[in-house]
Amino acid sequence: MIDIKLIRDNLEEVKVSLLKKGVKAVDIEHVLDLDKKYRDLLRTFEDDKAEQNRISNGIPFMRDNIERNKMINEMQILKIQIKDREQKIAEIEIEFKKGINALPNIPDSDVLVGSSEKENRVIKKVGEIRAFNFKILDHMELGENLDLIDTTQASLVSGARFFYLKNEAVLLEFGLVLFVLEFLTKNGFTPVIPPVMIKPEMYMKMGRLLGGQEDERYYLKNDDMFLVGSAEHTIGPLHANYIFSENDLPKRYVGFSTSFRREAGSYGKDTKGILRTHQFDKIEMFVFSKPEDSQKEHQFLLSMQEDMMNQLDLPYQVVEVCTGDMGFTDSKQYDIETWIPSQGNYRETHSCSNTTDFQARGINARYKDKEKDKNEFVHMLNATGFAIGRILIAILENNQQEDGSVKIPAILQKYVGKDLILKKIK
RNA sequence: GGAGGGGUGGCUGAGCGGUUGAAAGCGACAGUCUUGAAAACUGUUAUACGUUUAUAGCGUAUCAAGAGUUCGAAUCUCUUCCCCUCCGCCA
Repeated sequence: MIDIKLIRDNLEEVKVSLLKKGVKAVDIEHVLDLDKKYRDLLRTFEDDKAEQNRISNGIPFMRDNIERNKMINEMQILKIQIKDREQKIAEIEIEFKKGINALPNIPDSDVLVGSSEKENRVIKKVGEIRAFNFKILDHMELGENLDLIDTTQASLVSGARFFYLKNEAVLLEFGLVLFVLEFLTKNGFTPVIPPVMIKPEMYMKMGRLLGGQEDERYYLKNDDMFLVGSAEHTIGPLHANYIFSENDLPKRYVGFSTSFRREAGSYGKDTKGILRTHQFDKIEMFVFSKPEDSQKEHQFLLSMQEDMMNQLDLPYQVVEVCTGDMGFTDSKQYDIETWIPSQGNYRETHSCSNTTDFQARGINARYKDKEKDKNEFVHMLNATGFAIGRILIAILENNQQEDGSVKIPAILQKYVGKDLILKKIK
């Protein structure tokens, strides 16, 4: 949630900033207008309450019964007025919250302005794209030949966009997980496995049910719960209603969870294989930091991602995401795109976001600022460790050999072995 | 799923429908004493919102959350959530 004070004090700046994310000025003015109405009403309501408290407190000391009854009668009238005003306030508050919740986070001033992903900027290319001197296979052909991936049976069991991982693919997944856990714990991250279901109220506070994101969520009607779309969604609330002490920050987590996505609106897109699925496992980095450190932490998370990519020896590019393509909760976002040989293209495998205080305000995650002697909102950042499915694709395709086998990155060999050998050809 | 018992400040734990944001203890912080530390003693010790130059003052709210009864609710009623115990089921 955006800080309403920011809109009150810097309306024009906020308008300019949010316009970059496609928000209309009237929607911001509407929120400000509701805020004004709310505060005006609140003042009269609180004055009434003060009056009520004052007189009520005097009643027990009033010995004269006639006077006493008179006071009570007056209070009965005031009571009705208070109730009436309270109801009006509640109505406006609901409308106000609806309005302010619909506003995305303010993009950092140095973020590239654009309206779609076309305007994102590649800021870095790393690793050499291999020139294959044989006809390459895509990850599904490899996955089937090596008996690693089965989507046919999965579609019978669960429908489109589901898959079975088998044999070395499973070792690869857990090898990746262990590799990341080992690497990141050495770098000060605390491992965590969060719940994969979340209550609507908390999901809302994390800013993940708004701006169209709700269409992407699985909802369990009988239990009024959502399935998470990322470990991020439940790692954040690990510190909901929490006050960090200053020297606990930055607090870094590495989490593992299954992620569930409806992929609504992507019918017909990436239908082959496991690039875009309803269920996949993912390792996620998450940081709570002091506001003044969040940009540094953002760069740090990106450096962790790159470091791990380099250890896997996969070619990738770092993309600065423009305002029009950024996440709802993000003030700044990078993506890492990994080279997918069968597509002759880089595809998004990672994201790395600084949500500043946007989510922290929602879940009420603060820290005690010693100097100011005040509780301030922390900044929260999230970044992909590895999305297993997509990185599996990259490993298989980039490391394929002419004989149909696949070389395993050195760092993962202790978990998987050196090569994946051809098992069958369809 | 069935039957019970509970949710009060950082923690433990009092609390009669009436100036109770809330006793007491612990912890934490500051000070006195001490070469230093401990002990002892003294003091401070929630948060949010509104108003405001103000982390002053004032007002409002907060005893799990929401509604209700009442002139007045931590205290009475209802609903929800959470925790605990026993039974059942279960990885």
